[in-house]
Amino acid sequence: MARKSGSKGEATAREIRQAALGAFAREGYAAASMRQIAAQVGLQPGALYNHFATKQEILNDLMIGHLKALIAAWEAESFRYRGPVEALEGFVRFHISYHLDKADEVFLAYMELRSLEPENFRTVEQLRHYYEGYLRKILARGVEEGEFAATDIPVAAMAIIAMLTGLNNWFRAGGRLSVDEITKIYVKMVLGSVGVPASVGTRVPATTA
Amino acid sequence: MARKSGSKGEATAREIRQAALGAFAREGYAAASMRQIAAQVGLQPGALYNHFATKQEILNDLMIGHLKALIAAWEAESFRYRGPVEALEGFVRFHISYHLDKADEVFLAYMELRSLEPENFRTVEQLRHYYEGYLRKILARGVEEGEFAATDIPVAAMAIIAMLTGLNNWFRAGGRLSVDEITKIYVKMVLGSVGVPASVGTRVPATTA
Amino acid sequence: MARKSGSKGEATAREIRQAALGAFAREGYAAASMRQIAAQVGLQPGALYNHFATKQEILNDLMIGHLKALIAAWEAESFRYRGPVEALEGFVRFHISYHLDKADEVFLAYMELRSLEPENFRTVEQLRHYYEGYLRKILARGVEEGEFAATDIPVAAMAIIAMLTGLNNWFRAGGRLSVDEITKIYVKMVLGSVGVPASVGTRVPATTA
Amino acid sequence: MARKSGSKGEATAREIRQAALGAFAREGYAAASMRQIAAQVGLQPGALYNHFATKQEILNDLMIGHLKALIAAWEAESFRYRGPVEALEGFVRFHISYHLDKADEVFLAYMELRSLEPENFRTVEQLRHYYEGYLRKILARGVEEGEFAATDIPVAAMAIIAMLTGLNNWFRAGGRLSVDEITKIYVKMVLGSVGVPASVGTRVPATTA
DNA sequence: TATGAATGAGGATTCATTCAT
DNA sequence: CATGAATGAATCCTCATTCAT
Repeated sequence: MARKSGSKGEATAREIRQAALGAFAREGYAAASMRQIAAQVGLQPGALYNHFATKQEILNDLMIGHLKALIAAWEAESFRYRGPVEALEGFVRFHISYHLDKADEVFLAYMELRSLEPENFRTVEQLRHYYEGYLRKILARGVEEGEFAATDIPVAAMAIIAMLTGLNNWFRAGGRLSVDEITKIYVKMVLGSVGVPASVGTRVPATTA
Repeated sequence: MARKSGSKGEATAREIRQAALGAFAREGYAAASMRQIAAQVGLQPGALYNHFATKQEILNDLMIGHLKALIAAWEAESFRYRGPVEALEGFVRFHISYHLDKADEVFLAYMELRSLEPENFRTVEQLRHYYEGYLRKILARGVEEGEFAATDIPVAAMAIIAMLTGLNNWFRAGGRLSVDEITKIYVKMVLGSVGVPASVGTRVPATTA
Repeated sequence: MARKSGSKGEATAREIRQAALGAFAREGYAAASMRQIAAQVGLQPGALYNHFATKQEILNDLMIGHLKALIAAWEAESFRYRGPVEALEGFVRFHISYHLDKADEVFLAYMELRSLEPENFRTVEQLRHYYEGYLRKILARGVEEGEFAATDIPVAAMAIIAMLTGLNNWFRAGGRLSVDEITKIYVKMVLGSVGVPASVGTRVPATTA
Repeated sequence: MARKSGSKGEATAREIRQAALGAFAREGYAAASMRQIAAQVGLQPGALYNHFATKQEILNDLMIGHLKALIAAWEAESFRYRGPVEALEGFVRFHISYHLDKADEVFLAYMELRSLEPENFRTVEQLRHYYEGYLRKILARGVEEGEFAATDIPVAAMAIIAMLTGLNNWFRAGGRLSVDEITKIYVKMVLGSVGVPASVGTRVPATTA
């Protein structure tokens, strides 16, 4: 017990993760340098290696951390929704809110997949698939219960995810429309895309994420 | 015109563009090297500079070329569609077909926006906005004519574009579904998202792109 | 003596010396790292500095320790031999046996002379010269007493030492010949090299080193 | 023919080899840096890589070059010697002369074997073995023809080579004895070591190497 | 147009060593 | 005594670009 456990080290690791997240999101994994990350944290480059073995490990850490947090957040919230329509609306609201909140993480998770070494890539893909599985389950139940138009579930799920996540590419806070207004539009579009008439849209409690 | 068009120079420039497209798409602009591009073409690195002033110029060339070709392709085809529903379906079919065809160009155009120098970035953004304008026009006319549900046009356009382009991220030829089958699903979902009941979907002539 | 001899500290220092010996011999002084040595001992790098002030000090320690032990070993044995021929044969047997036994130390002592700082280098050279002096004395007596052919003593000594020590470079236990067989050959060659006919070779008691 | 073949490049490569030889011999392969070599040649470090792909390649080049030159030199000279005694004396004179002449190369070839990557190591070992084969042949013939005492040829060859090469470790020009005087002593010792009485030593023409 | 060679800057990583705890 | 974290310098090597030929 030569040192209070995790006293300084974990705090520094967190700062490094934060700095790396910003640098990777802004400039890309390849273009961002360890020197730059170190400078931002106020360290010499070599000191980073007391916390992460390689640059790749930082990236992997960020990606996996993000996806696990995303999954956990949805799992903490999903139980609230009952019927498929309500659940789908809830998912849309959750996804938009969470993704706008964690814009850098989301950007990274989509843009730097190719920078992951193969093994890390596979893990990340599995986590992403796992998250998308929740949407597939909602869609499947909706089709089963006759609330959604019959369709190909995996394709519909990918289409919806892409539509929602795309919001991150153009939304800027303080723009013409608020997040709430935009969310309403997306809810209506997503429901419409699976055949739910506009009139059916319910009001679900706002997400907490 | 110091040199006959079709001379050796232009052929080499084309080969360079092709090699760069592959390298940038595969590894990213920052991670791909001029040496690597040169090697692929069978040249020494220095020789690239007889055709492009900088690495950035190649990227810019590829992006602008892609967007101009995309716009031209839609302009060549768009006159065929009459009503808003038909036009929207036509747009969906065109966008999917063209984007799956030019997967590398599309990937680049989305992933490497941040690698563009500011001025080039603005130009590319303008071209992209111009292309998206065609979709906005279709949506506006559909709302006006009462065929589409009232909605916020710019938001709806972005949502639809994101949904369609997202297909590039997961579609793999030879998978469970053919392009045609997937396209049908996307058409239905897009129409649904703007409030067109499934029964209204028309059959439009297949795109040529 | 702030701490009982045989305490934890001296045991650790011994382990460090052992690990460093292996690492320096295997990879060379410059290429071996303090981190690597620490890891082998099961310590953090910083802990090495509780036992040795610098990397150089470890090297110096190993070299001087080796040479002092070598000299002590010969001194403990040399009194057994009477005439020059017997003494020379004894020296050959001792040198070969001791050097094969301490292969890593010997290798280090020859290969890393250049890695020693000047003052340490001088000390090591003096010890080595001191050891070689025993051979010179044997040769001188042999020439004096007419048993060896007249020759230049220092040159002959260096030539013999090189011949014997060279064995370390190629001998592998379990090879075609045993140490004993090889030693016999070397004895005959060394005696021959100073003009002692093969028939004169005596049998001396086996060395204990 | 954009450039006179080999005009500048080969000259620079030669300078790099020369600088690397000095640096590796003086400080060791691991301790010598590419920066240092570049500085000595008057280049930026990166320019070295136009001539050698890696630091290892320089080392390999030097080692193989040295051994091939050594072999070629002996092959150019060996035909001059007739009987085994004359040939052995010729070999001794050649080996000493050549090795003192190329002290850095020799030092490198013995000291940095461990720095060679496995494949390069094997090649170097084969060349060295090939050179030593000439000595083995001389010894074998001598034993066959009854000029040398019966002995184990490979062991005797290694012992002689070590004795001769060891001279490089202590000989300093301008010392107490000239190369010629020392060579005479070594000739006598080597012949004696294989049982040739001192009286038989012949005078062979001085080596040219 | 292309080559071969060079520059100058910067890449990730490793190192011996220090020191508060 | 040992740890964990840091420093500052250095490591090999790669890069976009330039330019004489």
